[in-house]
Amino acid sequence: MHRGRGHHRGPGGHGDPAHPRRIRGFVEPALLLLLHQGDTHGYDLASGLEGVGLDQYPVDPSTVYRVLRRLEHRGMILSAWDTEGASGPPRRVYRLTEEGREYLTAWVADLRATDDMVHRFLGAYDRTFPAESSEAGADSRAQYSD
Amino acid sequence: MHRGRGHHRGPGGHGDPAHPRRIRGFVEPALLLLLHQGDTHGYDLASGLEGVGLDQYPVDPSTVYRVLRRLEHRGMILSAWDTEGASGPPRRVYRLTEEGREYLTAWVADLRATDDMVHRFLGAYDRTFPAESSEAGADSRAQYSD
DNA sequence: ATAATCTAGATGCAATACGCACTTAGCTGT
DNA sequence: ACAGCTAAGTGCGTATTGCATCTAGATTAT
Repeated sequence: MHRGRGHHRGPGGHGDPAHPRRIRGFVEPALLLLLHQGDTHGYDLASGLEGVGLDQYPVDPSTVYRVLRRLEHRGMILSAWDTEGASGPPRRVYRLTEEGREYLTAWVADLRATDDMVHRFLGAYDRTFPAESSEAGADSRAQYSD
Repeated sequence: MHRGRGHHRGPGGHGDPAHPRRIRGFVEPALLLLLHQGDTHGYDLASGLEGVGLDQYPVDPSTVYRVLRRLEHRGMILSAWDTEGASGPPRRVYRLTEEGREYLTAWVADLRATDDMVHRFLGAYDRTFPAESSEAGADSRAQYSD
């Protein structure tokens, strides 16, 4: 079990994103918030996600539909088919339940904690950035194969 | 199959959380930041996570080790076994590479965007909260089975 | 000395979260 | 008839994470 390896790929500039640097798990509260603002259907929610902060956070429609399903299954929202007032295929219109409203409240509390977390992170980064040169402190015995 | 998640309900509160209301994907940047502050081994990083904002965000050690592996595989960090200065089993000591430092920088930029996102979310929630009683407005055609 | 405990790293498995590709189906305009 | 838009959904693969469990060296207690 030796660490060898050391073959990093990529044409140097690590143009290879390899995965989105994005925090996940935000779709559910965002949908709850949109439904808190008023009843709508999934397609509209998928577009409306950009309005609650997910501007540079493109969410696939399939994700939206699936999260809505799950929320309904848990009793957080209710749905009904709207065939009358539409110009197009029938829409499934969603509405928050009382439980869903409470759940959103809990989400909001947890997101305030998340907000603190991100703030502390950024604060810690800003504080350690100036000390760029010599932070070898912990261990000078280990030999890296660079 | 049964995960022993705490499915209790608060007094008066009904509604089975069923999953953690937590934003995911934060472990990787947190570890990068800790390594930006100085070289260490995984066990120490696992504890140190609480210092960069993950106080109420308990991260399982296995997650830490796996994220470190992945980061090394991508060339963001390097590891070496430290058998000398330790009091205990050998430690795998990690160090940020230059690529890892750039990657952290990108993460920080994206987390500032995430910060904005969460702020807009909370702002939108606070703005819509006063209208708590009857916002059935959007669609009165649909009939929910309540 | 032997056993319990702490430190350190790791794997197997399951659940969740999500995107991409694709399908179905109704409506509209040419 | 056919293309294009709206709306909802499914199949499948990948990523992230937690829980349980394993290995093994070092320290402490019996």
